[in-house]
Amino acid sequence: MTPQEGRADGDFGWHLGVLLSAYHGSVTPLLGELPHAMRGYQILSTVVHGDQPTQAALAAHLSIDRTVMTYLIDDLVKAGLVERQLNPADRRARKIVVTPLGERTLAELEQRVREAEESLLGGLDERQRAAFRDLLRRVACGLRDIEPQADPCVAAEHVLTELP
Amino acid sequence: MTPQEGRADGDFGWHLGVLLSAYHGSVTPLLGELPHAMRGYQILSTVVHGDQPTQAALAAHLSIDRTVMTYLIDDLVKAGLVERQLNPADRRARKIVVTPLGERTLAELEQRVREAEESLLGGLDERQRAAFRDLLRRVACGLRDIEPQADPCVAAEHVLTELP
DNA sequence: TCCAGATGAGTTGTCCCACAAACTATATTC
DNA sequence: GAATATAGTTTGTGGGACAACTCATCTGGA
Repeated sequence: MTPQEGRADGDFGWHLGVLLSAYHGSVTPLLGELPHAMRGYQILSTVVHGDQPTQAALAAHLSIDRTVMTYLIDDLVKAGLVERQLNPADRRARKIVVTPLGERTLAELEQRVREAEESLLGGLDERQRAAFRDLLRRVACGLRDIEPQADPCVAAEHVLTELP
Repeated sequence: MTPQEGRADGDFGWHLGVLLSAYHGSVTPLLGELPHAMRGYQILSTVVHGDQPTQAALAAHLSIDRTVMTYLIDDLVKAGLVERQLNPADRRARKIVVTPLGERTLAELEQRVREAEESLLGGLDERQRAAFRDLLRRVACGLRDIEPQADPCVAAEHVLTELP
């Protein structure tokens, strides 16, 4: 059993790759004309929900190179989805803010993306899905030294902590 | 609570991105001179453990374009880690097989990668880690229509299925 | 049997993207 | 107020992804 055991979790990287590639493949077509597809979506989503003070912070949050971020934002601006807001307190900085069009667009897209995500996790039952999302969130937050903020979706937590 | 709830799992894509980017960042430096770093590692690992009959099957398994696979394999061959084995039964096909050097190399690297993975999941306790790996495996296997083969590591399964 | 289409693999060419380096403008520190 | 650091942009370049094409071989039917 030792050889199996050694191999049992050896595909972690592959599992991750499969999931990400499926995520990409299933979300991208939903985004239509959105500039830069998934990147654009993540930026838009972070701008709306994330409240990053500067373009650099936004880039760091998404692990996007800051020189790349420039033209990603450029294209979102051209599409009328976000704006660069000058900061009077630090005139180097630009805060990226959403436009009404951007807000409406994101709301629409989030719905579709959410459905696609659910269908990706179709191999799990509802409780398992919640647990997976929760664990993934913890891992990601841990990696970024973010407190995994208390969350309404704590079913998974109970599942995993209240055991003999 | 509805607005929170709607947002609660909305960062799924971001969580995934964070994890993958951390995985990449922490594994890549461990691979040293291995050609094509993570791609090379995944290929080598699949060649050894996966038993794919052809180069095309290997490519499909890893979601790598087959024209790209050609030069990835080329470089692994140059490094003496794998070989293209002609198949007498189908002379178009080439089966990629590992060399002794490749086998030793992979064994060494797998150890390091495994440690890096564990440290990535450092935010979780042992049971949570097992559960996460297990759920991820199910999701990935589900996405590929593979039976998530009965696995020695079933602790997570118990945690998630035997509940009131 | 032989042709048509399918499949495995490799080659070539092109385009896009990531990354480095350099530059401007502003802020901070000593 | 000079030196250094930071926000953002521009430009140039190399590499990788993908499409289109070629070649060899296999397979299934007329």
